Amino acid sequence: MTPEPNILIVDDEAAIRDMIGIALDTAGFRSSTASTALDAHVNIIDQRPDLVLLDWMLPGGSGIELARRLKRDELTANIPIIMLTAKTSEDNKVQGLDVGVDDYVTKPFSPRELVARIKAVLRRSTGNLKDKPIRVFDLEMDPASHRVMVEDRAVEMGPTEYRLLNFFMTHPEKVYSRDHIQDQVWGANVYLEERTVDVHIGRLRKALSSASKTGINYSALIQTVRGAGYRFSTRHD
Amino acid sequence: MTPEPNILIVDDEAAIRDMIGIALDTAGFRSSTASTALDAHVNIIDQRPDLVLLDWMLPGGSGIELARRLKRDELTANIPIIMLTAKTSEDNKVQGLDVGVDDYVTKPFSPRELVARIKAVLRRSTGNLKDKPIRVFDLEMDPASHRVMVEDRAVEMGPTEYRLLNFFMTHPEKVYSRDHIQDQVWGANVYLEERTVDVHIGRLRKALSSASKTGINYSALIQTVRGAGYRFSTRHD
DNA sequence: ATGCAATATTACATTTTGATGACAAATGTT
DNA sequence: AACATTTGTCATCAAAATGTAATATTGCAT
Repeated sequence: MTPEPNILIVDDEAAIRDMIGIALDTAGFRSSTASTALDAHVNIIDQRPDLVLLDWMLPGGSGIELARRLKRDELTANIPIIMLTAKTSEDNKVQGLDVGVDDYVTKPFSPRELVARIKAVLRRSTGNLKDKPIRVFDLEMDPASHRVMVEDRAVEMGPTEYRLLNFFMTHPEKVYSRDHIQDQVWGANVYLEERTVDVHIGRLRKALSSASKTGINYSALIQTVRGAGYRFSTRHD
Repeated sequence: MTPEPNILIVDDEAAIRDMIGIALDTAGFRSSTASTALDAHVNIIDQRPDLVLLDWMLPGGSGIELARRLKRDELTANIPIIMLTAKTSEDNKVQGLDVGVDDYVTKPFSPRELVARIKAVLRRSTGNLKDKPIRVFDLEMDPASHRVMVEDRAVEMGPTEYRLLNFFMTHPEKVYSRDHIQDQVWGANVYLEERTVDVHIGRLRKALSSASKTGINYSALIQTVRGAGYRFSTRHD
């Protein structure tokens, strides 16, 4: 749900942490770091990252321990873990490290490979959340098929209008300022003219109002609240 | 799917890996190898072999661990596993059956026996699910004969387009991002240009649209969802 | 009604995105 | 080996989407 997934990098070498951090940054992820298993554990409990990159060669072999602990604990068990392993020393210690991590990347690795694997794992783990269709009268939004239907006929709209409507339908009956809408629909770190929201509201309304055959105007669901923002509501103003 | 099934051999002894590899080769299988549970797991995630030959006695007892995990994870649960066990101990079999392993072969074994068992397991596992034809209007996909028919005439397409169509027809009415499609059709962690998916979509559409005599354009079933991916759907956009 | 501020609408330049043909490398076939 | 097929990438074109500024309209207090 969060625009940018947050990834925790756990490695005792600062150089590697930095390198990975940069790679993730350019790939559009947020990241935080930890250099010890203890730090990592605290961070995971506090921040609940979307994924953990875990060096298994942490001093004291605690990387593997941490992985095991995380997977055992109900609270953290479904946070995906990707292990960073050194290819060289796999003989003796590697055994029994089969603790339920989601993927492995062997050092040295290319940033591209790392990012690709992170995306794959995230896709696997978050893709399972089944989005249920939301329906208001004869206006239906189905996230699975990525479709908006009015009276069972598809409604054409651009991606931004889709996200906008999705936000409204999942947050009905409340006013939101233009700022807030920007945060939710465009992402927190994007700056736009305030009026841009108006334009997209307009586009969404147009799409909705030209969709009904029965004369119901679904664009009326998106209400302007003068001086405050907009509201999606089934009740009249 | 693939003409020759791909089989992963997991054993820590190189001699055994080679021996089995040769046996499978002459029997017409493709094979790859791994010497540790870790390697094996990576390989399975990436390559999705059609079957795994797994040595029970991997150092550290991680063979059985790996099997358990593979069967627990939804993504890998239906990849058949044949365990290679050194002893004819009843304990092992009982424990392994628990895990959901598909068959056992006890060392020493003859190549002929091994191949026979592999074929049996493959027959069982592929015969169950995949063989039922899927039909949408006059577009029919028959996995058994590995053929696509439109109005009872065969449609020509490359293997990739076949897999692509197969994925779509088994996952209708949902959007999939290009990344997701790559995972499903090419295998996870294969790095391709995003646009490559577009090209194959194009090829598939072309194959489908030039197939109908009755004027129905089956390529319309594959819908572009701007900013999101593609969707196979019988409903209009 | 009037003026003003807030919102709606329009038009447009720019950027993104997707479709498609061409091509070369890889692969399979004869 | 010669040939055909399949594959992935790229360049190019067309279409769609986007953000902004200019202009029009609306709602509201007076």
